[in-house]
Amino acid sequence: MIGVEIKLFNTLTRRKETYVPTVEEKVNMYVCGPTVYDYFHIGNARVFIVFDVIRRYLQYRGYRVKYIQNYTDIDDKMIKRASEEGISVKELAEKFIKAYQEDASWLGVRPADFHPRATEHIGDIIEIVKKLEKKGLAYRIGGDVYFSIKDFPGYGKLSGQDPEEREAGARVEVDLKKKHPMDFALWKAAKPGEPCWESPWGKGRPGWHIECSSMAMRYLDGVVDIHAGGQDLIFPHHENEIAQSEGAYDRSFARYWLHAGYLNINEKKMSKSLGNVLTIRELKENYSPLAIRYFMLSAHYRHPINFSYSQLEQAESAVKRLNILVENIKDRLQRIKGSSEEAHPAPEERGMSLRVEQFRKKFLAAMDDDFNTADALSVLFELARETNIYLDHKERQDPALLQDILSFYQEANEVLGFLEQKEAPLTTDYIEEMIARREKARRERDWATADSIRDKLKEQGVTLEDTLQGTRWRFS
RNA sequence: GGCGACAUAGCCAAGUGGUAAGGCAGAGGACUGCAAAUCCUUUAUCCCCGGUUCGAGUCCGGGUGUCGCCUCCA
Repeated sequence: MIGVEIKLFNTLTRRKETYVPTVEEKVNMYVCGPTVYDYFHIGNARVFIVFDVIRRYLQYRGYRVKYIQNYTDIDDKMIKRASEEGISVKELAEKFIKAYQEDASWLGVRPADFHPRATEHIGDIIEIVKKLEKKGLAYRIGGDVYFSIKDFPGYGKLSGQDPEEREAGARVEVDLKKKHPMDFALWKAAKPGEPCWESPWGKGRPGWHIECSSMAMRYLDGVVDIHAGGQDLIFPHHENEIAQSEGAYDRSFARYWLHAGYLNINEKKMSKSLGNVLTIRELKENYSPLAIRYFMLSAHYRHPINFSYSQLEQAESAVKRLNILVENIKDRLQRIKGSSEEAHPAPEERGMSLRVEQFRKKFLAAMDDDFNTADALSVLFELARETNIYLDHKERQDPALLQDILSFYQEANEVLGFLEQKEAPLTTDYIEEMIARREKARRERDWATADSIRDKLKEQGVTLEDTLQGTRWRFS
Protein backbone atom coordinates (compact mmCIF):
# COMPACT_ATOMS: atom_id res chain seq x y z
CA MET A 1 0.00 0.00 0.00
CA ILE A 2 1.22 3.47 -0.79
CA GLY A 3 -0.83 5.10 1.92
CA VAL A 4 -2.43 7.67 -0.32
CA GLU A 5 -6.10 8.48 -0.24
CA ILE A 6 -7.42 10.04 -3.36
CA LYS A 7 -11.05 10.99 -3.63
CA LEU A 8 -12.79 11.24 -6.96
CA PHE A 9 -16.30 11.99 -8.03
CA ASN A 10 -17.87 8.99 -9.66
CA THR A 11 -20.64 9.80 -12.12
CA LEU A 12 -22.05 6.34 -11.59
CA THR A 13 -22.76 6.84 -7.90
CA ARG A 14 -22.89 10.62 -8.02
CA ARG A 15 -20.63 10.77 -5.03
CA LYS A 16 -17.04 11.40 -4.18
CA GLU A 17 -15.41 8.09 -3.46
CA THR A 18 -12.00 7.05 -2.30
CA TYR A 19 -9.97 5.44 -5.03
CA VAL A 20 -9.38 1.81 -4.14
CA PRO A 21 -7.18 -0.08 -6.61
CA THR A 22 -8.18 -3.52 -7.77
CA VAL A 23 -4.59 -4.52 -8.05
CA GLU A 24 -2.23 -2.84 -5.64
CA GLU A 25 -0.91 0.52 -6.81
CA LYS A 26 -2.36 0.19 -10.28
CA VAL A 27 -4.76 2.35 -12.20
CA ASN A 28 -6.12 1.22 -15.54
CA MET A 29 -7.46 4.27 -17.24
CA TYR A 30 -9.37 4.72 -20.48
CA VAL A 31 -10.17 8.13 -21.89
CA CYS A 32 -12.38 8.52 -24.92
CA GLY A 33 -10.28 10.10 -27.62
CA PRO A 34 -11.10 12.10 -30.69
CA THR A 35 -12.99 11.11 -33.78
CA VAL A 36 -10.31 12.08 -36.21
CA TYR A 37 -12.34 13.93 -38.82
CA ASP A 38 -11.13 17.44 -37.98
CA TYR A 39 -8.68 19.44 -35.89
CA PHE A 40 -9.66 19.21 -32.28
CA HIS A 41 -11.24 22.20 -30.60
CA ILE A 42 -10.66 23.82 -27.25
CA GLY A 43 -13.47 21.82 -25.67
CA ASN A 44 -11.70 18.62 -26.64
CA ALA A 45 -8.51 20.17 -25.38
CA ARG A 46 -10.00 20.64 -21.96
CA VAL A 47 -10.73 16.93 -21.71
CA PHE A 48 -7.25 15.97 -22.89
CA ILE A 49 -5.54 18.38 -20.52
CA VAL A 50 -7.67 17.57 -17.50
CA PHE A 51 -7.19 13.84 -17.77
CA ASP A 52 -3.54 14.26 -18.63
CA VAL A 53 -3.16 16.06 -15.32
CA ILE A 54 -5.16 13.45 -13.43
CA ARG A 55 -3.02 10.76 -14.93
CA ARG A 56 0.18 12.59 -14.02
CA TYR A 57 -1.06 13.17 -10.51
CA LEU A 58 -1.89 9.53 -9.96
CA GLN A 59 1.60 8.69 -11.16
CA TYR A 60 3.09 11.33 -8.93
CA ARG A 61 1.22 9.77 -6.05
CA GLY A 62 2.86 6.45 -6.74
CA TYR A 63 0.30 4.63 -8.84
CA ARG A 64 1.28 2.69 -11.89
CA VAL A 65 -1.06 4.11 -14.44
CA LYS A 66 -1.88 2.42 -17.70
CA TYR A 67 -3.42 5.07 -19.87
CA ILE A 68 -5.34 4.32 -23.02
CA GLN A 69 -6.85 6.83 -25.39
CA ASN A 70 -8.42 5.72 -28.62
CA TYR A 71 -8.77 7.23 -32.04
CA THR A 72 -12.19 6.71 -33.52
CA ASP A 73 -11.27 6.41 -37.16
CA ILE A 74 -14.46 5.03 -38.62
CA ASP A 75 -18.00 6.37 -38.20
CA ASP A 76 -20.59 8.46 -40.02
CA LYS A 77 -18.73 11.71 -39.55
CA MET A 78 -15.53 10.19 -40.90
CA ILE A 79 -17.29 8.86 -43.97
CA LYS A 80 -19.08 12.11 -44.62
CA ARG A 81 -15.98 14.24 -44.25
CA ALA A 82 -13.83 11.95 -46.35
CA SER A 83 -16.25 12.12 -49.21
CA GLU A 84 -16.46 15.90 -48.94
CA GLU A 85 -12.70 16.12 -49.12
CA GLY A 86 -12.50 13.56 -51.85
CA ILE A 87 -10.07 11.37 -49.94
CA SER A 88 -10.38 7.97 -48.36
CA VAL A 89 -11.46 7.52 -44.78
CA LYS A 90 -8.04 6.12 -44.08
CA GLU A 91 -6.29 9.17 -45.48
CA LEU A 92 -8.56 11.41 -43.48
CA ALA A 93 -7.73 9.50 -40.32
CA GLU A 94 -3.99 9.67 -40.95
CA LYS A 95 -4.14 13.37 -41.50
CA PHE A 96 -6.00 14.19 -38.32
CA ILE A 97 -4.22 11.68 -36.14
CA LYS A 98 -1.04 13.46 -37.09
CA ALA A 99 -2.69 16.79 -36.34
CA TYR A 100 -3.88 15.47 -32.99
CA GLN A 101 -0.37 14.42 -32.07
CA GLU A 102 1.06 17.80 -32.99
CA ASP A 103 -1.56 19.79 -31.13
CA ALA A 104 -1.63 17.56 -28.08
CA SER A 105 2.11 17.63 -27.81
CA TRP A 106 2.12 21.40 -28.16
CA LEU A 107 -0.30 21.54 -25.24
CA GLY A 108 1.98 19.38 -23.15
CA VAL A 109 -0.48 16.50 -23.18
CA ARG A 110 1.62 13.38 -22.92
CA PRO A 111 0.95 10.48 -25.25
CA ALA A 112 -1.08 7.62 -23.86
CA ASP A 113 0.54 4.23 -23.37
CA PHE A 114 -1.52 3.08 -26.34
CA HIS A 115 -3.59 4.94 -28.87
CA PRO A 116 -5.60 2.11 -30.40
CA ARG A 117 -7.71 2.68 -33.46
CA ALA A 118 -11.18 1.34 -34.00
CA THR A 119 -10.35 -0.03 -37.43
CA GLU A 120 -7.61 -2.17 -35.98
CA HIS A 121 -10.02 -3.94 -33.64
CA ILE A 122 -12.82 -5.00 -35.90
CA GLY A 123 -12.30 -8.64 -34.94
CA ASP A 124 -12.76 -7.87 -31.25
CA ILE A 125 -15.82 -5.83 -32.02
CA ILE A 126 -17.40 -8.61 -34.02
CA GLU A 127 -16.80 -11.01 -31.13
CA ILE A 128 -18.68 -8.80 -28.72
CA VAL A 129 -21.59 -8.36 -31.08
CA LYS A 130 -21.76 -12.10 -31.63
CA LYS A 131 -21.84 -12.65 -27.91
CA LEU A 132 -24.60 -10.13 -27.44
CA GLU A 133 -26.60 -11.73 -30.20
CA LYS A 134 -26.18 -15.16 -28.69
CA LYS A 135 -27.39 -13.89 -25.35
CA GLY A 136 -30.47 -12.34 -26.83
CA LEU A 137 -29.35 -8.78 -26.19
CA ALA A 138 -29.00 -7.92 -29.84
CA TYR A 139 -31.18 -8.36 -32.90
CA ARG A 140 -30.84 -7.88 -36.61
CA ILE A 141 -32.67 -5.64 -38.99
CA GLY A 142 -31.35 -6.46 -42.41
CA GLY A 143 -27.59 -6.11 -42.21
CA ASP A 144 -27.76 -3.92 -39.11
CA VAL A 145 -27.45 -5.22 -35.59
CA TYR A 146 -29.04 -3.36 -32.70
CA PHE A 147 -28.65 -3.59 -28.98
CA SER A 148 -31.93 -4.21 -27.20
CA ILE A 149 -31.95 -2.01 -24.14
CA LYS A 150 -35.10 -3.52 -22.67
CA ASP A 151 -33.29 -6.80 -22.30
CA PHE A 152 -30.53 -5.18 -20.28
CA PRO A 153 -31.89 -4.38 -16.82
CA GLY A 154 -29.34 -1.77 -15.78
CA TYR A 155 -29.85 0.48 -18.76
CA GLY A 156 -29.78 4.12 -17.73
CA LYS A 157 -27.85 3.69 -14.50
CA LEU A 158 -25.04 6.00 -15.48
CA SER A 159 -27.03 8.87 -16.91
CA GLY A 160 -30.15 8.52 -14.81
CA GLN A 161 -32.19 8.14 -17.96
CA ASP A 162 -35.25 5.99 -17.49
CA PRO A 163 -36.07 4.34 -20.80
CA GLU A 164 -39.76 4.28 -19.91
CA GLU A 165 -39.84 8.01 -19.30
CA ARG A 166 -38.27 8.99 -22.48
CA GLU A 167 -41.36 9.01 -24.69
CA ALA A 168 -42.30 12.33 -23.12
CA GLY A 169 -39.33 14.10 -24.61
CA ALA A 170 -39.69 12.51 -28.00
CA ARG A 171 -37.49 14.72 -30.08
CA VAL A 172 -36.21 12.03 -32.37
CA GLU A 173 -37.81 10.56 -35.35
CA VAL A 174 -38.35 7.05 -34.24
CA ASP A 175 -37.04 4.32 -36.42
CA LEU A 176 -40.13 2.16 -36.36
CA LYS A 177 -38.22 -0.98 -37.06
CA LYS A 178 -36.34 -0.75 -33.79
CA LYS A 179 -37.86 -2.51 -30.81
CA HIS A 180 -37.24 0.46 -28.59
CA PRO A 181 -36.42 3.98 -29.70
CA MET A 182 -33.27 4.00 -27.57
CA ASP A 183 -31.90 0.81 -29.08
CA PHE A 184 -28.62 1.63 -30.77
CA ALA A 185 -26.56 0.19 -33.59
CA LEU A 186 -23.78 -2.26 -32.79
CA TRP A 187 -23.08 -2.98 -36.41
CA LYS A 188 -24.11 -1.12 -39.52
CA ALA A 189 -24.49 -2.60 -42.95
CA ALA A 190 -22.26 -0.93 -45.50
CA LYS A 191 -23.71 1.27 -48.19
CA PRO A 192 -22.00 1.08 -51.56
CA GLY A 193 -18.60 2.72 -51.55
CA GLU A 194 -18.26 2.87 -47.77
CA PRO A 195 -15.38 1.22 -45.97
CA CYS A 196 -16.48 -2.14 -44.71
CA TRP A 197 -15.43 -5.41 -43.15
CA GLU A 198 -16.74 -8.94 -43.50
CA SER A 199 -18.91 -10.11 -40.65
CA PRO A 200 -21.53 -12.74 -39.82
CA TRP A 201 -24.12 -10.09 -40.74
CA GLY A 202 -22.57 -9.27 -44.06
CA LYS A 203 -20.32 -6.40 -45.02
CA GLY A 204 -20.47 -3.52 -42.62
CA ARG A 205 -18.80 -1.46 -39.95
CA PRO A 206 -19.06 -0.99 -36.21
CA GLY A 207 -21.59 1.30 -34.54
CA TRP A 208 -20.34 4.28 -32.64
CA HIS A 209 -20.03 2.99 -29.09
CA ILE A 210 -18.70 -0.48 -29.52
CA GLU A 211 -15.10 0.38 -30.33
CA CYS A 212 -14.51 1.86 -26.91
CA SER A 213 -15.96 -1.19 -25.19
CA SER A 214 -13.71 -3.51 -27.10
CA MET A 215 -10.50 -1.48 -26.87
CA ALA A 216 -10.94 -0.66 -23.19
CA MET A 217 -11.36 -4.31 -22.34
CA ARG A 218 -8.55 -5.49 -24.56
CA TYR A 219 -5.90 -3.02 -23.48
CA LEU A 220 -6.82 -2.95 -19.82
CA ASP A 221 -7.10 -6.70 -19.38
CA GLY A 222 -10.79 -6.48 -18.60
CA VAL A 223 -10.27 -4.15 -15.63
CA VAL A 224 -11.16 -0.57 -16.33
CA ASP A 225 -10.53 1.29 -13.11
CA ILE A 226 -11.21 4.74 -14.45
CA HIS A 227 -13.18 5.52 -17.56
CA ALA A 228 -13.29 9.15 -18.52
CA GLY A 229 -14.44 11.62 -21.11
CA GLY A 230 -16.40 14.80 -21.64
CA GLN A 231 -19.71 15.29 -19.95
CA ASP A 232 -21.70 14.91 -23.11
CA LEU A 233 -20.48 11.38 -23.47
CA ILE A 234 -22.40 10.27 -20.38
CA PHE A 235 -25.42 9.76 -22.55
CA PRO A 236 -25.60 7.96 -24.81
CA HIS A 237 -21.99 6.97 -25.40
CA HIS A 238 -20.92 5.76 -21.98
CA GLU A 239 -24.34 4.46 -21.08
CA ASN A 240 -24.20 2.33 -24.18
CA GLU A 241 -20.68 1.18 -23.52
CA ILE A 242 -21.82 -0.12 -20.17
CA ALA A 243 -24.81 -1.88 -21.68
CA GLN A 244 -22.75 -3.61 -24.36
CA SER A 245 -19.85 -4.57 -22.20
CA GLU A 246 -21.74 -5.71 -19.15
CA GLY A 247 -24.36 -7.38 -21.30
CA ALA A 248 -21.73 -9.38 -23.13
CA TYR A 249 -19.52 -10.32 -20.21
CA ASP A 250 -21.80 -10.25 -17.17
CA ARG A 251 -19.40 -8.28 -15.10
CA SER A 252 -18.86 -4.70 -14.14
CA PHE A 253 -17.29 -2.76 -17.00
CA ALA A 254 -15.67 0.24 -15.33
CA ARG A 255 -15.38 1.17 -11.68
CA TYR A 256 -15.04 4.93 -11.63
CA TRP A 257 -16.54 7.19 -14.26
CA LEU A 258 -15.04 10.66 -14.51
CA HIS A 259 -16.47 13.43 -16.66
CA ALA A 260 -15.05 16.83 -17.47
CA GLY A 261 -17.39 19.78 -17.64
CA TYR A 262 -18.05 21.77 -20.76
CA LEU A 263 -16.02 24.55 -22.09
CA ASN A 264 -18.40 27.23 -23.31
CA ILE A 265 -17.97 30.31 -25.43
CA ASN A 266 -20.11 33.29 -24.48
CA GLU A 267 -21.85 31.08 -21.95
CA LYS A 268 -22.95 28.73 -24.70
CA LYS A 269 -21.73 25.35 -25.64
CA MET A 270 -19.63 25.29 -28.75
CA SER A 271 -21.44 23.92 -31.71
CA LYS A 272 -21.12 23.88 -35.43
CA SER A 273 -24.56 25.42 -35.85
CA LEU A 274 -23.72 28.44 -33.68
CA GLY A 275 -20.47 28.74 -35.57
CA ASN A 276 -18.49 29.22 -32.36
CA VAL A 277 -16.13 26.30 -32.63
CA LEU A 278 -12.56 27.30 -31.91
CA THR A 279 -9.69 24.94 -32.56
CA ILE A 280 -6.37 24.77 -30.80
CA ARG A 281 -4.73 25.45 -34.14
CA GLU A 282 -6.32 28.87 -34.20
CA LEU A 283 -4.91 29.68 -30.77
CA LYS A 284 -1.38 28.55 -31.53
CA GLU A 285 -0.51 31.82 -33.22
CA ASN A 286 -1.17 34.15 -30.34
CA TYR A 287 -1.20 32.23 -27.09
CA SER A 288 1.10 29.98 -25.20
CA PRO A 289 0.15 26.41 -24.38
CA LEU A 290 0.99 27.20 -20.77
CA ALA A 291 -1.69 29.84 -20.60
CA ILE A 292 -4.20 27.46 -22.13
CA ARG A 293 -3.34 24.80 -19.60
CA TYR A 294 -3.51 27.28 -16.77
CA PHE A 295 -6.88 28.51 -17.95
CA MET A 296 -8.22 24.96 -18.09
CA LEU A 297 -6.89 24.16 -14.64
CA SER A 298 -7.94 27.36 -12.95
CA ALA A 299 -11.44 26.00 -12.36
CA HIS A 300 -12.56 22.62 -11.12
CA TYR A 301 -12.59 20.06 -13.89
CA ARG A 302 -16.25 19.17 -13.45
CA HIS A 303 -17.50 22.74 -13.58
CA PRO A 304 -18.36 24.46 -16.81
CA ILE A 305 -15.86 27.12 -17.82
CA ASN A 306 -16.40 29.98 -20.15
CA PHE A 307 -13.72 30.67 -22.71
CA SER A 308 -12.66 34.18 -23.61
CA TYR A 309 -9.53 35.78 -24.94
CA SER A 310 -9.34 38.06 -21.94
CA GLN A 311 -9.33 35.01 -19.67
CA LEU A 312 -6.49 33.62 -21.69
CA GLU A 313 -4.56 36.84 -21.34
CA GLN A 314 -5.08 36.77 -17.59
CA ALA A 315 -3.79 33.23 -17.59
CA GLU A 316 -0.77 34.35 -19.56
CA SER A 317 0.12 36.89 -16.86
CA ALA A 318 -0.44 34.44 -14.04
CA VAL A 319 1.73 31.76 -15.61
CA LYS A 320 4.43 34.30 -16.29
CA ARG A 321 4.57 35.16 -12.61
CA LEU A 322 5.34 31.58 -11.67
CA ASN A 323 7.84 31.17 -14.46
CA ILE A 324 9.74 34.30 -13.49
CA LEU A 325 9.86 33.15 -9.91
CA VAL A 326 11.30 29.78 -10.84
CA GLU A 327 13.85 31.43 -13.10
CA ASN A 328 14.84 33.75 -10.29
CA ILE A 329 15.30 30.93 -7.83
CA LYS A 330 17.49 29.11 -10.33
CA ASP A 331 19.48 32.23 -10.99
CA ARG A 332 20.08 32.77 -7.29
CA LEU A 333 21.15 29.17 -6.79
CA GLN A 334 23.49 29.47 -9.72
CA ARG A 335 25.08 32.53 -8.20
CA ILE A 336 25.59 30.89 -4.83
CA LYS A 337 27.19 27.86 -6.40
CA GLY A 338 30.95 28.16 -6.48
CA SER A 339 30.93 31.45 -4.60
CA SER A 340 32.00 32.09 -1.05
CA GLU A 341 28.35 31.80 -0.12
CA GLU A 342 28.51 28.12 -0.84
CA ALA A 343 31.21 27.54 1.73
CA HIS A 344 29.50 29.78 4.24
CA PRO A 345 25.82 29.47 3.49
CA ALA A 346 23.28 31.86 4.89
CA PRO A 347 21.71 30.61 8.09
CA GLU A 348 19.04 28.03 7.72
CA GLU A 349 15.56 29.48 7.60
CA ARG A 350 13.91 27.03 9.89
CA GLY A 351 10.52 28.70 9.89
CA MET A 352 10.38 28.95 6.17
CA SER A 353 11.43 25.35 5.57
CA LEU A 354 8.48 24.32 7.67
CA ARG A 355 6.26 26.55 5.59
CA VAL A 356 7.42 24.89 2.38
CA GLU A 357 6.51 21.56 3.88
CA GLN A 358 3.07 22.88 4.74
CA PHE A 359 2.55 24.20 1.24
CA ARG A 360 3.46 20.84 -0.16
CA LYS A 361 0.89 19.18 2.08
CA LYS A 362 -1.73 21.69 1.09
CA PHE A 363 -1.01 21.08 -2.57
CA LEU A 364 -1.40 17.35 -2.13
CA ALA A 365 -4.55 17.73 -0.06
CA ALA A 366 -6.13 19.85 -2.78
CA MET A 367 -5.24 17.38 -5.51
CA ASP A 368 -6.26 14.38 -3.41
CA ASP A 369 -9.69 15.90 -3.08
CA ASP A 370 -11.11 15.17 -6.51
CA PHE A 371 -8.22 16.88 -8.28
CA ASN A 372 -8.87 20.43 -7.16
CA THR A 373 -6.34 22.06 -9.45
CA ALA A 374 -7.61 25.57 -8.75
CA ASP A 375 -6.91 25.18 -5.08
CA ALA A 376 -3.59 23.52 -5.81
CA LEU A 377 -2.55 26.45 -7.99
CA SER A 378 -3.38 28.92 -5.26
CA VAL A 379 -0.81 27.17 -3.06
CA LEU A 380 1.84 27.84 -5.67
CA PHE A 381 1.04 31.53 -5.64
CA GLU A 382 1.03 31.77 -1.87
CA LEU A 383 4.46 30.26 -1.74
CA ALA A 384 5.50 32.52 -4.59
CA ARG A 385 4.82 35.58 -2.52
CA GLU A 386 6.81 34.28 0.44
CA THR A 387 9.66 33.25 -1.78
CA ASN A 388 9.78 36.62 -3.51
CA ILE A 389 10.00 38.34 -0.17
CA TYR A 390 12.79 36.02 0.88
CA LEU A 391 14.61 36.53 -2.39
CA ASP A 392 14.25 40.28 -2.65
CA HIS A 393 14.45 41.47 0.90
CA LYS A 394 17.37 39.49 2.24
CA GLU A 395 20.91 39.79 1.08
CA ARG A 396 21.73 36.12 1.50
CA GLN A 397 19.73 32.97 1.04
CA ASP A 398 20.07 29.44 2.25
CA PRO A 399 20.73 27.29 -0.82
CA ALA A 400 19.14 24.23 0.76
CA LEU A 401 15.93 26.13 1.27
CA LEU A 402 15.99 27.53 -2.25
CA GLN A 403 16.55 24.06 -3.60
CA ASP A 404 13.63 22.76 -1.58
CA ILE A 405 11.34 25.44 -2.96
CA LEU A 406 12.58 24.83 -6.48
CA SER A 407 11.97 21.10 -6.13
CA PHE A 408 8.45 21.74 -4.98
CA TYR A 409 7.72 23.85 -8.05
CA GLN A 410 9.27 21.23 -10.26
CA GLU A 411 7.16 18.52 -8.70
CA ALA A 412 4.03 20.59 -9.11
CA ASN A 413 5.04 21.24 -12.69
CA GLU A 414 5.42 17.53 -13.28
CA VAL A 415 1.71 17.28 -12.52
CA LEU A 416 0.23 20.51 -13.84
CA GLY A 417 2.72 21.54 -16.51
CA PHE A 418 2.96 25.31 -16.20
CA LEU A 419 6.70 25.89 -16.59
CA GLU A 420 8.21 26.85 -19.88
CA GLN A 421 11.09 25.01 -21.48
CA LYS A 422 13.02 27.80 -23.08
CA GLU A 423 15.34 27.53 -25.99
CA ALA A 424 18.41 29.59 -25.26
CA PRO A 425 18.75 32.27 -27.97
CA LEU A 426 22.22 33.36 -26.86
CA THR A 427 25.17 31.84 -25.07
CA THR A 428 25.71 32.42 -21.41
CA ASP A 429 29.21 33.75 -22.01
CA TYR A 430 27.95 36.42 -24.35
CA ILE A 431 25.25 37.49 -21.91
CA GLU A 432 27.66 37.61 -18.99
CA GLU A 433 30.07 39.65 -21.08
CA MET A 434 27.35 42.16 -21.93
CA ILE A 435 26.27 42.37 -18.31
CA ALA A 436 29.85 43.09 -17.27
CA ARG A 437 30.07 45.88 -19.81
CA ARG A 438 26.82 47.31 -18.58
CA GLU A 439 28.07 47.16 -15.01
CA LYS A 440 31.12 49.12 -15.98
CA ALA A 441 28.98 51.76 -17.64
CA ARG A 442 26.75 51.92 -14.62
CA ARG A 443 29.67 52.43 -12.29
CA GLU A 444 30.70 55.31 -14.49
CA ARG A 445 27.10 56.56 -14.39
CA ASP A 446 26.97 56.26 -18.15
CA TRP A 447 23.26 55.50 -18.17
CA ALA A 448 22.88 55.80 -21.93
CA THR A 449 25.34 53.01 -22.60
CA ALA A 450 23.99 50.89 -19.78
CA ASP A 451 20.43 51.20 -21.06
CA SER A 452 21.33 50.55 -24.66
CA ILE A 453 23.00 47.28 -23.65
CA ARG A 454 19.92 46.30 -21.71
CA ASP A 455 17.65 47.22 -24.63
CA LYS A 456 19.79 45.30 -27.06
CA LEU A 457 19.66 42.16 -24.92
CA LYS A 458 15.92 42.59 -24.56
CA GLU A 459 15.60 42.58 -28.32
CA GLN A 460 17.65 39.42 -28.41
CA GLY A 461 15.37 37.75 -25.91
CA VAL A 462 17.14 38.31 -22.64
CA THR A 463 15.64 40.30 -19.78
CA LEU A 464 17.91 42.00 -17.25
CA GLU A 465 16.94 42.84 -13.71
CA ASP A 466 19.05 44.56 -11.06
CA THR A 467 18.87 43.02 -7.62
CA LEU A 468 20.66 43.20 -4.27
CA GLN A 469 22.99 40.46 -5.46
CA GLY A 470 23.75 42.02 -8.79
CA THR A 471 22.12 41.84 -12.18
CA ARG A 472 20.15 38.71 -12.96
CA TRP A 473 18.98 37.70 -16.36
CA ARG A 474 16.51 35.32 -17.94
CA PHE A 475 15.35 34.40 -21.39
CA SER A 476 12.16 36.31 -22.02
C1' G B 1 -42.08 16.45 -19.61
C1' G B 2 -37.62 13.62 -17.25
C1' C B 3 -32.51 14.17 -15.35
C1' G B 4 -28.58 17.41 -13.85
C1' A B 5 -25.22 21.59 -12.97
C1' C B 6 -24.32 26.44 -11.53
C1' A B 7 -25.28 31.55 -8.94
C1' U B 8 -18.96 34.18 -4.16
C1' A B 9 -15.42 41.39 -5.33
C1' G B 10 -14.57 45.00 -11.86
C1' C B 11 -13.30 39.93 -14.36
C1' C B 12 -11.95 34.58 -13.31
C1' A B 13 -12.28 31.43 -9.19
C1' A B 14 -11.39 28.03 -4.40
C1' G B 15 -13.91 27.14 -0.25
C1' U B 16 -19.65 21.42 2.43
C1' G B 17 -20.66 24.60 9.93
C1' G B 18 -16.64 28.79 13.14
C1' U B 19 -17.20 35.92 10.73
C1' A B 20 -14.40 34.71 3.04
C1' A B 21 -7.86 31.19 -0.71
C1' G B 22 -5.60 32.50 -5.09
C1' G B 23 -5.06 34.84 -10.06
C1' C B 24 -6.01 39.03 -13.40
C1' A B 25 -7.20 44.19 -13.71
C1' G B 26 -7.56 49.22 -11.09
C1' A B 27 -5.87 52.90 -7.31
C1' G B 28 -2.14 54.51 -3.83
C1' G B 29 2.71 53.64 -1.77
C1' A B 30 7.85 51.31 -1.25
C1' C B 31 12.29 49.83 -3.81
C1' U B 32 15.24 51.59 -8.46
C1' G B 33 19.85 56.20 -11.92
C1' C B 34 15.81 54.64 -15.12
C1' A B 35 13.55 50.04 -15.90
C1' A B 36 12.11 45.23 -14.82
C1' A B 37 10.86 42.11 -11.11
C1' U B 38 9.00 42.33 -6.28
C1' C B 39 6.63 43.86 -1.77
C1' C B 40 2.84 46.70 1.10
C1' U B 41 -2.06 48.97 1.38
C1' U B 42 -6.93 49.10 -0.84
C1' U B 43 -12.10 46.86 -3.11
C1' A B 44 -17.43 41.13 -0.97
C1' U B 45 -24.75 42.80 2.53
C1' C B 46 -21.15 35.05 -0.58
C1' C B 47 -28.83 35.68 -5.98
C1' C B 48 -33.61 36.30 -2.76
C1' C B 49 -36.98 34.57 1.35
C1' G B 50 -37.70 31.34 5.33
C1' G B 51 -35.75 27.39 8.68
C1' U B 52 -32.10 24.26 11.63
C1' U B 53 -27.81 25.73 14.77
C1' C B 54 -24.39 29.03 20.01
C1' G B 55 -22.72 29.87 14.96
C1' A B 56 -24.28 28.94 7.60
C1' G B 57 -21.32 31.06 1.52
C1' U B 58 -21.35 26.09 3.58
C1' C B 59 -27.15 22.05 6.00
C1' C B 60 -32.88 21.95 5.02
C1' G B 61 -37.36 24.09 2.48
C1' G B 62 -39.28 27.58 -1.05
C1' G B 63 -38.31 31.11 -4.88
C1' U B 64 -35.59 33.67 -8.97
C1' G B 65 -31.99 33.43 -12.76
C1' U B 66 -28.35 31.06 -16.13
C1' C B 67 -26.72 26.76 -18.54
C1' G B 68 -26.50 21.62 -19.98
C1' C B 69 -28.19 16.44 -21.17
C1' C B 70 -32.41 13.52 -22.86
C1' U B 71 -30.53 13.67 -30.98
C1' C B 72 -24.33 13.74 -33.57
C1' C B 73 -21.23 16.23 -30.06
C1' A B 74 -15.48 16.48 -25.59
